[in-house]
Amino acid sequence: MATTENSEAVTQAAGGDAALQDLRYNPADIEARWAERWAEQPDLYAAEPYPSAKPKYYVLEMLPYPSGQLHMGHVRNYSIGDTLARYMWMQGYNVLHPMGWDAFGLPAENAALKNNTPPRQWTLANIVAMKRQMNRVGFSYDWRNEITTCLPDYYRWNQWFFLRMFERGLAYRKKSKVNWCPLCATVLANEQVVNGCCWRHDEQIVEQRDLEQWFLRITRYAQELLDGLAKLDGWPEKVRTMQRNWIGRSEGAEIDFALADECTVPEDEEKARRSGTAILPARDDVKPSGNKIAVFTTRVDTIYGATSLQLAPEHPLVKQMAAGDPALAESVAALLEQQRKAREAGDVGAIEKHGVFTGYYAINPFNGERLPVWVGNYILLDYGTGAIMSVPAHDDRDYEFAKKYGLEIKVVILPRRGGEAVENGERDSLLPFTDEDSLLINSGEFSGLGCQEAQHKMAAVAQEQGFGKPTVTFRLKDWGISRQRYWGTPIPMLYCEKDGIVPVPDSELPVLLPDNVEITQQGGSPLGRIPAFVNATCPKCGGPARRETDTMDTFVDSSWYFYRYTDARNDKAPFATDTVAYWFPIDQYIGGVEHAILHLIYSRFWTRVMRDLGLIENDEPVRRLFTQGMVIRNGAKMSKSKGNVVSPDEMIARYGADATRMYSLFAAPPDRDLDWQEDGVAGVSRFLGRVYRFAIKHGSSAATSEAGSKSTRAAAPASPSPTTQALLRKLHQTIRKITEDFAGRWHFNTDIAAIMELVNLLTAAEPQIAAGEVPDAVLAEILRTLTLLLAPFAPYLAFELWQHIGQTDNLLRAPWPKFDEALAKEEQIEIPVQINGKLRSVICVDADATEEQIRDAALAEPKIAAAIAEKEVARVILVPRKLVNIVVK
RNA sequence: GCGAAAGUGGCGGAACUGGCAGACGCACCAGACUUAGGAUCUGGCGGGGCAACCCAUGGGGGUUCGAGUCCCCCCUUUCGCACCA
Repeated sequence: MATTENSEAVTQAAGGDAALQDLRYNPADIEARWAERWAEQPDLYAAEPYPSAKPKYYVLEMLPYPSGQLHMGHVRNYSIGDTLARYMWMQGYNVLHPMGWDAFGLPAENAALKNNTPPRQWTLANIVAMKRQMNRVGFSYDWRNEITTCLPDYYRWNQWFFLRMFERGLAYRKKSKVNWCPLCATVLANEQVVNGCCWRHDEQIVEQRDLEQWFLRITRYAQELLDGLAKLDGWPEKVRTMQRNWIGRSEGAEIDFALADECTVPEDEEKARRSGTAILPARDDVKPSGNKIAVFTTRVDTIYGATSLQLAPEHPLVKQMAAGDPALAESVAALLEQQRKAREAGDVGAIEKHGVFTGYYAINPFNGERLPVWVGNYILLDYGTGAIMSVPAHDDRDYEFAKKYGLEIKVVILPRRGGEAVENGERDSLLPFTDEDSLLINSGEFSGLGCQEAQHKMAAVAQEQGFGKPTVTFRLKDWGISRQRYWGTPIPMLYCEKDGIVPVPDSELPVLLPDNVEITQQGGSPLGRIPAFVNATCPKCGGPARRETDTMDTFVDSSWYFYRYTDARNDKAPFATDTVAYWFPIDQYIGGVEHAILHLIYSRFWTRVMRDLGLIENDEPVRRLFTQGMVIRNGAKMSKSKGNVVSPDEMIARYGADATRMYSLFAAPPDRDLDWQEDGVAGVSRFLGRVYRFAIKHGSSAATSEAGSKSTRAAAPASPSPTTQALLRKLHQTIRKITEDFAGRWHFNTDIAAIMELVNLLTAAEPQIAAGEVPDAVLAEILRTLTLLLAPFAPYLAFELWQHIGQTDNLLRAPWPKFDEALAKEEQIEIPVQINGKLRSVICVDADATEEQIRDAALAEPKIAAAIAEKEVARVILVPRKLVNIVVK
C-alpha cells in the first residue's frame, strides 16, 4: 500500500515534466526491475563447486527461525553478511553464502493451537514469506543449498548422528531431575533456564520433575572445549569468557571424611541448643550405610581449619540420616524448600543461610578431628560432590554460616595485609581471609608451606593414603535433548520388552514425524497419542516394540547445519567429507551475542564428535565470529512486546531496500547497538538519490567516451586541472579507506560516510565539470569506481548505474578497485601550529616539505610571529605531517 | 558482589597508533527555485563573547610540549556471571 502511495506522489510531483521525471530517484521502480531480473537467474549467487581454483571464503549469518516476519535485527545481521559476501566476491574469492531455516520448535505448535493450522503448513508458509522478503532486500544467497531443518532430508541426519553417538556411549538415557516449564509443557535444558525462569517465558518459574531423558555427553569434551577457546583469536573476548565461565573448570581435591562411630556428646548438644538449631538426640543407634562423605574443595590447604561438614539437603546420606528421625527430616525438608525457592527465583546468591546439625560426626583424615555434620541450604547437590568442608576462617560463606550458628573458627592461613603478616589481635578484622598468597599455620607437618604448594602436596598425600585425590570439576553438565513435544526430530529409539532399548537401524531412517497430530496443551509427548507411530517392531526379536515419543531439542538442528550447506542435497551421507574439507572452517560467522553460549558451544561439541567419527578434519567450526549489536528504538530493544517494531517491508516500500540496508550499516558500527531513526533512512535515501542524479546526468557522456579504459592512470591526462586532481585524490583515498576497513575494523558506518564525502565533492565540482575542466574519460572512471564502491552496500542502485554507464560485465564478479597511493597522496597539507599546546594557527605546506621548511613556515606565520615576538622559544616540537608545537617561556 | 563494554553537540555517530574535537548523517534555522513538495539546490548550526579570545568529550586528580585517547579515584548506563565450595 505504501508503495502505491509513494509512486502516486512521484507521478503527481513530476507532473508532465519529463526531465524531472528522469532525474527522480525512484527506488521502488529500480529495485522491482532488478529483483525481477535476478529472480530469473537462480544460479546468480552460486558458489563454484569444489574443487575450485579460487581461494574459498565461507561467510555465514545465523539461520533464522521462520516466524513469518523478517525483523530489523535480521536485516541488520544479513546486511553485514551480504555486504561482506559481495565484497569478497569482488576480491576474487569463491564465496559460499547460504541461508536456511531453523524450522522446528515451539512457536509452530503455539500457532497450531491458536490458528488451528498444522505446524508443518504454518512453518512452510512462513518460509515462503520470509524468503520473499529476503529476496526483496536483495540478499545474495545461494539458494541451491537452502536447508529446512523440519524436512526429513535434513532431520534424518540428526537421527543418524544420534545413533552414532549412541553407539559410542555419547548418547545415553537416565532418569533425572529436569527443568520443566509449565507453559511450554516441556523440559528445558539447563541453558534454557534464565534466573530460574523459562527462557521463553521470563515470568514463568521453572519446576523440577523426574523423567527418563536422553543426554549427550558434552562433558566428555569439557576440557577440550575449554582449551579450544584459547586458540579462537578471531572470536570476541566476551564470548570466549562467557563460554569459559559456562564450562566452569575448577581444580581442587576430593577428600573422604569417615563417619565417626560415636555420635553426639552432651557438650555439642548444648552448642546446638545455643545456636538455635533443632535439638537432636544423641545418635548411636542408626549408622548410615557407607561410612564416608566425599567432599570437593579448591582449597585443600585450609583443611586443618575445617570445623564442620555441610551436605546438600538432597544428599543421599542425608536421606538415610533422616530416615528414622522425623525432626531432622522436617528440618531438611525446610532447607530444601528454601533452596528450591531461591533457585526458582534466581537469587540463590542472596539466600539466607540456614542449616541443621544431623547429630553425626565425621573425622578429618588429616588431623583426626571430629567435625559435626550439618545440612546447609546453600549446598548444591549437582556441583562437586554435593558436600563441602566448612572452613569459616578462610571462606566468606562458611564464615557467615559459622558466625550465625556459633561454630568454631580456626585460622590456618597466615593473614597478611599488603604482604605483611599482621598482629594476632588484628587477625579478626581480616577474617575471613581467603587470599592464596600466604603461608599455612596450625597445619601440622604442612605449616610453613605456601598455599599453592600445600594444595598440591596435601592432595598428593591424600591420594597416597587412599582418602582422596586431586580432581577437576566442571560446571558444564551433559546436554539433555529430550523434549515432550511434537514439532521436532523424532529420537530414533525403540523400547522392546525383551531387548530393552534398541536403536532404529540406519536402513529405517528417517523415522518420519507424522503429520496430522493433534496439538493440545496436555503434558506428555503428543506423539505418544498416535498408535501408528508408537507401535513398531523390534529389529532384534521381531516382537512388538514401543517407539520413543520424545523429540530432540532444536539446538541439535543448529549444531551442525552449516556443514550441510556445503552439500545439502546429499542423500547418502550428511555431507561429503572432501567438500567440507574445502569449505571449512567457516571464515566468518555473524549473529547475535545471545547465542554466545548455547548454540556456539553445542556446535563446537558437535564438530568434535564429527571429527572423532572421521567425517571432518577441523576441530573448530568457526574461525572468526562477529556478534552484531541489537536494534534499539526509543531506548529499548525492538520487540513486539515493547511495541516499538519497525517493519522492514514498510521501510523498503517507503525508502527502498538499498536505503534500508545501507542505513542499518550507516547508523552505528556493526558491533554496537543501533538506534533506529526513520529520518536517518530518509537521509540515506536522499544520498542515494544524489548519486543517482549525478550518475544519470554524467553517465551517458561518460559511457560513450569510456572506450574501454580501466585504469585511472590511463584516464588521467598528463597535466590535470586542479579539480581533476582533487577528485582523483579523493577517489583513491576513498578506495583506500574502504579496502583497509574491510580487512580490519569493519566500521561500515565510516565507509559509507567516506562515499558520501566523495559524492559531496563530486556534486560541488559540478560547475567545473560543466566548464569542461574534467575530461570525460576521468569522469567515466570516477563513475565506474564509485559504482563499484557502492556495490556491496547498495546493490540495486549499483546495478542500475553499472548498466547506465555502459558496463556489460557482471558487477557481482567485477574486480574491486585498487587504490593508487600516488594519486591518493595530498600535495599540500595543513599543519596546525600550537603555542604551549594551544592551537594558534594553521599553516599550509607541501606534503613533502622538510622539517626545516615546516618549522620556518610555522615561525614565520604572522599570528605566530606576533605571539612569540616578546617571548623566548624554549622548544619546538615537530611531528612530521601532523603538527608544530612551539613551547615558549 | 565479581567481570566486561560504554559515557563526546538537540539526536545517531567521527576522531584507528596521544597531535586541528564534533567527519558523515539527522533535526533545526535562513535563503533560492517554486502557484506547495514529505522534492531539489545554497548557506548556517557545541556554549559564551562585538571582537581578539575563552570554555567544552560523565566528575575529580595525575603523566606529557600536548589527553576524548594513557594512569589513579569516583559517578552513571548496558550486558554477562553470581552461595560453583
